Amino acid sequence: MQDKETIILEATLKLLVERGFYATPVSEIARQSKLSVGIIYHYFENKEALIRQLYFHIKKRFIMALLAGVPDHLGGLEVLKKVWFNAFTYYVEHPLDTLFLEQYENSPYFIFNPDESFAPEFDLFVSKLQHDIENGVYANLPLLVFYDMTLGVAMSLAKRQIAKMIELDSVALEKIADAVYRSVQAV
Amino acid sequence: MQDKETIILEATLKLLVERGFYATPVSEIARQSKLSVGIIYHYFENKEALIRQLYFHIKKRFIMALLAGVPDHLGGLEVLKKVWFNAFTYYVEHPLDTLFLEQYENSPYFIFNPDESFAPEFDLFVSKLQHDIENGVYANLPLLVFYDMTLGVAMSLAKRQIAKMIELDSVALEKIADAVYRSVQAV
Amino acid sequence: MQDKETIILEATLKLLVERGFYATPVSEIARQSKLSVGIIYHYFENKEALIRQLYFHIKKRFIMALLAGVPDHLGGLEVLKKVWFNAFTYYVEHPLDTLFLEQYENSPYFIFNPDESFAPEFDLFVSKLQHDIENGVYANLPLLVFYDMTLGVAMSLAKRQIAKMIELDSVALEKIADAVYRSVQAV
Amino acid sequence: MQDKETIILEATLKLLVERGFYATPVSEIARQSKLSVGIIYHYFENKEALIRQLYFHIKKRFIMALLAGVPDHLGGLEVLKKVWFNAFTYYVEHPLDTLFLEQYENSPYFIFNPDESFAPEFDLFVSKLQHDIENGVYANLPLLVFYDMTLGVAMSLAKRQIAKMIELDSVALEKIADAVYRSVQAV
DNA sequence: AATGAATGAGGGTTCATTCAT
DNA sequence: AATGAATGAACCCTCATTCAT
Repeated sequence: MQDKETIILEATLKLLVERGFYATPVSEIARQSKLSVGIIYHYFENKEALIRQLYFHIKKRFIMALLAGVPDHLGGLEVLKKVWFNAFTYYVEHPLDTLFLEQYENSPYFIFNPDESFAPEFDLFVSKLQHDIENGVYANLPLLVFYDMTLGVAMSLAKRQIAKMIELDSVALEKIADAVYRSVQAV
Repeated sequence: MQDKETIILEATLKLLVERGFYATPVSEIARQSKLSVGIIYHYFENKEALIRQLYFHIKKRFIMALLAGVPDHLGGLEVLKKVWFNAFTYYVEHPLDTLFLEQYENSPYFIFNPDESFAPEFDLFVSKLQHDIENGVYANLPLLVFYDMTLGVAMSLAKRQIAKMIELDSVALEKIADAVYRSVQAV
Repeated sequence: MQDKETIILEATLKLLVERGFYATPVSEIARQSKLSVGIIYHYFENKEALIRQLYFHIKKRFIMALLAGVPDHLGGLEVLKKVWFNAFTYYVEHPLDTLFLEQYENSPYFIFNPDESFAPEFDLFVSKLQHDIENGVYANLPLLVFYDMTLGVAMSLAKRQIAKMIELDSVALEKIADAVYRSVQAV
Repeated sequence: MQDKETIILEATLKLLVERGFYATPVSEIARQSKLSVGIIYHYFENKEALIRQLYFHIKKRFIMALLAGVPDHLGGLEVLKKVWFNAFTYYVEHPLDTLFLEQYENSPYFIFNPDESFAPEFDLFVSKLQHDIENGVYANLPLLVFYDMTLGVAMSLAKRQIAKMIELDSVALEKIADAVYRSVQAV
């Protein structure tokens, strides 16, 4: 059996994605997780803190998944494309995580903190990329712009696929990945 | 004096973006719009309907702005880039609209309806684009993928700029627009 | 066309019987009577006064109907039975009136006022009856008891018939009228 | 200490009879029962359900009281008169119950359900009576007519006595009971 | 005389949070 | 650690009444 904290977080995730913050009472989280209301307040300060912790939990899980199978000597376009596939794959295989991240990061409660670190491995990856950009390996674009033009597109497409609005096979994905990374090549 | 319906919609927009659906009581909308609670219910069925109507109002406003200054004989890459700039400009000049659209379309209440039309002019523009894609003028990608790789990026970047995370001047924008449309060229 | 006051009263009657005081807003009375809210407040002080006036209107209408076709030289069992039939007939032919009277007289707002006169003819009828009782023509019972044992039964039966719980033909009614007046005969 | 459900029901009964459904907010029921609003909604689905349950509670209590002290081998006029006295006595000793029952059963929310059983003992009593009527022991009248001519009168008289409009001693009651049951004798 | 938009107090109901057990 | 009954502030919404037109 999983530990209670995780059970609560997963129950919360499911309900938040289905109904939203507004329509998810703590009592419903208790019912969904088959625990009592009291025990939720034992593990989490309050509803807001619970959701904040859920966000960090999922964001970290996602960030870790990005680097799976990426060789240690990071760098090069092939690595970026591997990460891009990792991202897309994670998103479509974890629809609840994806939808929650989008919901949360677009809510007014969310304040982006650029200094926040979710995993040191990833920070390293990002600084290598930053370095490459500065050295003319890629187009000279702010990192966030680079992100929106590549991984950001993966997220958007994954949301479409989750919603069954599109259905991308590996050939199509390959084509898209090529295209987005072509767009950030140095010119 | 503007008509009351508009006053209410604008007050709602401001509060929703600042605080979110949950933290925006109807009483607060009344205070913000200097009207009574009762009159809000005179013009709108209920809070949910009010927000739904706000969404249509803003979505339409945005869609109309996309085609501003675009010549009638639609088509060609220059037109697409003009629309891209229109989108970005609208977004950064209407941050409330932008943030609200993102919040709303990422909420669980929102259900995407592909058949919904916001402006016939825009439908025409889209079908021309669709036609061009099918005839090999652009890369053979589903329309939604095309969208996410182009206008979707404009929205993402605009959100960053609104949050003052980046600051793109016209040169940078030009470069980015070129890049995203390069990525959807036929190969 | 009827005068507006009457139109309002009839609309109110219908709605009160269907929905009750609680679920009958003045705006609904306006809609039902195809008049404006304002004009209702022109003719009636407020909602409570409107309903009170409705009560007097209907109560009087009913009292008048009781004596219809009763010879002037009142008295005698035949007259009582005639009144009894009049009552029953009025009730079943005016179900809204009947249901409203019951609803109103059983509500906590209603205070019975024994001195109130709805029609002088009826007061005369009652005092003759009172006189007969005191002189041993009928059983020596308080007038209200006499009423409950006779006309009160007519009202109860009429309510049953309105609700289609029973269906009394003239033979059955004759039998019942005989029975109730037999029960108040002097012994 | 009584259980909270009963406390709430009794508080509701008192207020409903004094003020009516309309003028009895749930907050007032909470104050009267010295409990919070929330706990009322813990025990009862909503205000309507609370009142419906109150009705069943009281109706059952009354029905049970009708048969108190009635020998098991039911039947015969003496039994009917015993029940009649039980009814009258219950009514005058429980004025709140009486007034509530009348208010509720005359409200538009109330729908009479002939198949509803409040106590199996009472159903038995009724079917015996029905049987007697069919076998000519009493006048051949529909059961509901029989009821209105006997127990119905008890209720009416009790209401008068509660309102202090009349004051019946045991001699008077005996006379009235005799009279009403005389009226339903076989002829 | 007539309209119906406008007000805002007040009602039903929910739910985050606490705490006795 | 664990429960869930209990609290009451705060929400959405209704509606009697007014009043400018």
